[in-house]
Amino acid sequence: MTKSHSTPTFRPLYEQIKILITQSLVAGEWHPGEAIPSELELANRFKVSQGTVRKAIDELAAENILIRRQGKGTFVATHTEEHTQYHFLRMVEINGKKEEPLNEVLFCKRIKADSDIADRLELKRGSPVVLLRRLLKLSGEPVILDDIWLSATLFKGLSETMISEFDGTLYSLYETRYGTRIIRAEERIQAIAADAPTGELLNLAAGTPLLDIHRIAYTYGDKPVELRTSKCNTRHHCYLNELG
Amino acid sequence: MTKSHSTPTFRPLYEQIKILITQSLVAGEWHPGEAIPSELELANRFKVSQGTVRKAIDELAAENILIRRQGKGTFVATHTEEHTQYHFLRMVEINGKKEEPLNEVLFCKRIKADSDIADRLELKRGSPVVLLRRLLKLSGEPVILDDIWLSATLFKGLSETMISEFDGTLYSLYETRYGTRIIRAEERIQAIAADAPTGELLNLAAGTPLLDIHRIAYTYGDKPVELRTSKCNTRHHCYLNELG
DNA sequence: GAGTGGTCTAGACCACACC
DNA sequence: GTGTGGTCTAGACCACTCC
Repeated sequence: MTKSHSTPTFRPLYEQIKILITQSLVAGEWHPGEAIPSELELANRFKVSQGTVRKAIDELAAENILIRRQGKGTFVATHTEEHTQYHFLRMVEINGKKEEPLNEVLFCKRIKADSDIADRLELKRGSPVVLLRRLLKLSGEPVILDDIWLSATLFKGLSETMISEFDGTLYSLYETRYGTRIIRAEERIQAIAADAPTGELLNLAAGTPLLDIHRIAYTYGDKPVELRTSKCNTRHHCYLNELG
Repeated sequence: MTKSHSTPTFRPLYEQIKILITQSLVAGEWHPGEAIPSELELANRFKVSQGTVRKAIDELAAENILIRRQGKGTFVATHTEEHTQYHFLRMVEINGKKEEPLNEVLFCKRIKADSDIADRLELKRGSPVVLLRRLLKLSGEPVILDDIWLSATLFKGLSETMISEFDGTLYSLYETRYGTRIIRAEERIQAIAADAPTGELLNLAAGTPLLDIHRIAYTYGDKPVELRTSKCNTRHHCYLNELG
């Protein structure tokens, strides 16, 4: 590790360390849920002080990419654990309580990406994609209807039975079965009226106002890997958001 | 500053410094937009090392309470500046562009808090509150209808003309006129159908689906100071949210 | 040049988990 | 006890801003 201090394009050392650590994550050197080497080991490997490694890890922890546990080590974040598993689920009961969702897959089929889907997933037009439709039930009531698009190349062999038999969230499946960890997402929300088929699936009259959420989810390096539209019944639930 | 290391209730020094700095902010020792003393000065004042002050300020900066500017100093964050002024406005054009909103106050009157409003604002039932209704126009079109509740004691003398004559956002007015800085907020979003009067104000047919957003906004120390419901037309705009 | 925040280091010691 | 992350310190030097 060479310091680039006082060069024209100044990059702090700890940012370079961040990049190196991220590269190891992308390369799969450490898998979700596993411990990465201790700060001292990484400091030796990269030939920097512990404090510099520390700052790099601090930032990755702030981005929910790593998780620090005092006395135990630093771990690759995962959607599998209790605490983080519904990190991306914003729909809660109106009183604010998070409910364990029940997942029902309606279908899972292969299609060709139209230009819009291809653009957003950064694929070539006509590339094979998986289109997955599912219903999420909260407190026994169908609340969220999801349509999900994924690259069929990246998620080879994804099927209805595979999802149904998997114990955990979809993002947990992505990372355990395909090594793709979702680290952030962007959502655009609008209000729409339920059309007849959507109303039927959500057990609502056609015309009922729904939240229509368009999500793009990204893995390491801001690579988009999942497209999703969610239609949400807000009769007994709401989208909860913290602004800081 | 005494170290509480090795006491049964362990609190890191930098957290104590954070609290002291926050107290000075609440007390109005430094006003929004002003510089606070340098790290070295604060270190001397609190009898700790610069590094400890640094960590405290780092966290306050991460919470958007302070703003660091290399070579210039550390400043109290404000809603007045270009960069931060629409920090809490999530409605954007569908393509993602933030539009400068145009503010039209419909009324501003004194009422008594019912038990619900009083609870949420942590006031006594029947306390005087200001109810403010306004319309926000984005790209010339009425998009957001806000009803806003504030303690009339805290925001004494708030009036329609005062708001109309003020050059800046509402949160900027709160902090420059009343010394109350909003630091975070919580929003709950549902989809509803426009009723007739709302439809008229937003220039829509009754029954059109709208976003219905309930916001509670907090100042230092998690004290709720503003209640707000927004009805949003999502014909050409959407609520944009980053999940991390 | 002086003053500010930003980076990096080295070392001491504390808190926590596991054995 | 050993090893891990967490805190605190002191000091050197860099980058940026303003004079």
